[in-house]
Amino acid sequence: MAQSIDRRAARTRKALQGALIALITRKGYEAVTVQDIIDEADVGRSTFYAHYTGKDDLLRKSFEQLRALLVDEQRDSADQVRSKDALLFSRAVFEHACEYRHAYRALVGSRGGVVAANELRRIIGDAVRKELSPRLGASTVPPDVVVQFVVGTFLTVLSSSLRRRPAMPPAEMEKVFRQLALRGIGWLIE
Amino acid sequence: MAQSIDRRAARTRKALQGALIALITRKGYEAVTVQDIIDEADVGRSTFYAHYTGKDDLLRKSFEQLRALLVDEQRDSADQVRSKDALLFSRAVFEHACEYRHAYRALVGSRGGVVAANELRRIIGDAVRKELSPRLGASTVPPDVVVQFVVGTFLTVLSSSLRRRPAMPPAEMEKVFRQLALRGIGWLIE
DNA sequence: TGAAAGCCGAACACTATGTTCAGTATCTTA
DNA sequence: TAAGATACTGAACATAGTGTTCGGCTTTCA
Repeated sequence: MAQSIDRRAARTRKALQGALIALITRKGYEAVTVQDIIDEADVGRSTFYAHYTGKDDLLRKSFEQLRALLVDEQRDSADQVRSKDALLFSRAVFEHACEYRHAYRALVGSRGGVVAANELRRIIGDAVRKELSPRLGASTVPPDVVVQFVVGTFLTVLSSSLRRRPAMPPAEMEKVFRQLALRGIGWLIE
Repeated sequence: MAQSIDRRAARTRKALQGALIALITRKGYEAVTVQDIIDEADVGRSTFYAHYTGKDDLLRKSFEQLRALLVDEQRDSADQVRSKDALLFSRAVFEHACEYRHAYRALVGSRGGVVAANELRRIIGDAVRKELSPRLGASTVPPDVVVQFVVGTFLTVLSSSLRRRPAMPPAEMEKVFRQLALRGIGWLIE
């Protein structure tokens, strides 16, 4: 079974990632220090730096899980490429976000959120590009701008939704997202 | 003429804001320290803190200029509320951005860019809300999400455009922005 | 079971932040 | 134009976080 990682190392990493998420939901990414993390995870300082180069690195690597999820999702639904159901990658992420609701809310929008947001941008950007690039006819709008637009819309809907009370279910998020991304707001202005 | 500010204070602030912009374009917001700023501006450390609470504060206050611009712009064009020309506030900002092109590019997208981006978000959000709120009929999409969507789209177009070579003229930016915001991407997918 | 890999934790050097204060320069206005 | 108010200087200090190093201990793997 492929070179499995040392059990201790795995434990440590899981502890650190868990600690980070816990701390983020508790006080926001910005306010979290490396010291907090290793205290919470009960791990030595030098150990931390043996695994990650810093706070940001830890955060970025904690997104691996999500990326894997997305790749799967996209592979599974690769065959049903109907014209009507574009952008269906979004569902998986919305669900992931609702599961880690508190952490996401603390991340998206806050200052350190940029690191997270950028990571999400990359991950989602890849998904969008893969799905969209073969379907974009010639247009005045450059393709990369289109991709960025879709990603931006996605993140907007995500963070707006997470802020709302009562919580918006993933299905609703997806609907709003697709309406905005596909049709803009022209149709709902009088 | 209203209580004009002390000439020395004005000088100092201008120097600090100028220094910040210069440094941002030179090495990016993140890398700039307070020490850098006061060296560049040739101002005492304590003086800096007498005016601003820190780097972020200085950045935020440096956007005052832009806000004033936008408010003017919007007042001027308040009468021509035709249905066809929505979102025309954008032009002024795109032009401002092209003027401070280098600074904007260093800001939007970089990590510290969040502070700037958030500030831009607030400023533009106000403008959008003012223009849009009376024109939004009942809809499944919550109004504040709509506003955030428009703002997000704006920022996406802005940063994508600034990254492009050769430079995209403000008029072009505006066109792309309005197409995406008003009509989404449904129409350009086959 | 023994070598390899991982972990501990204290100590250290470094960088940046934000405050304080006594002395000096500049402005305002009467 | 002089006096009082206001602003600036610059060095010293306290605080806080970062990232590295290293000798000694523990766990894992084969």
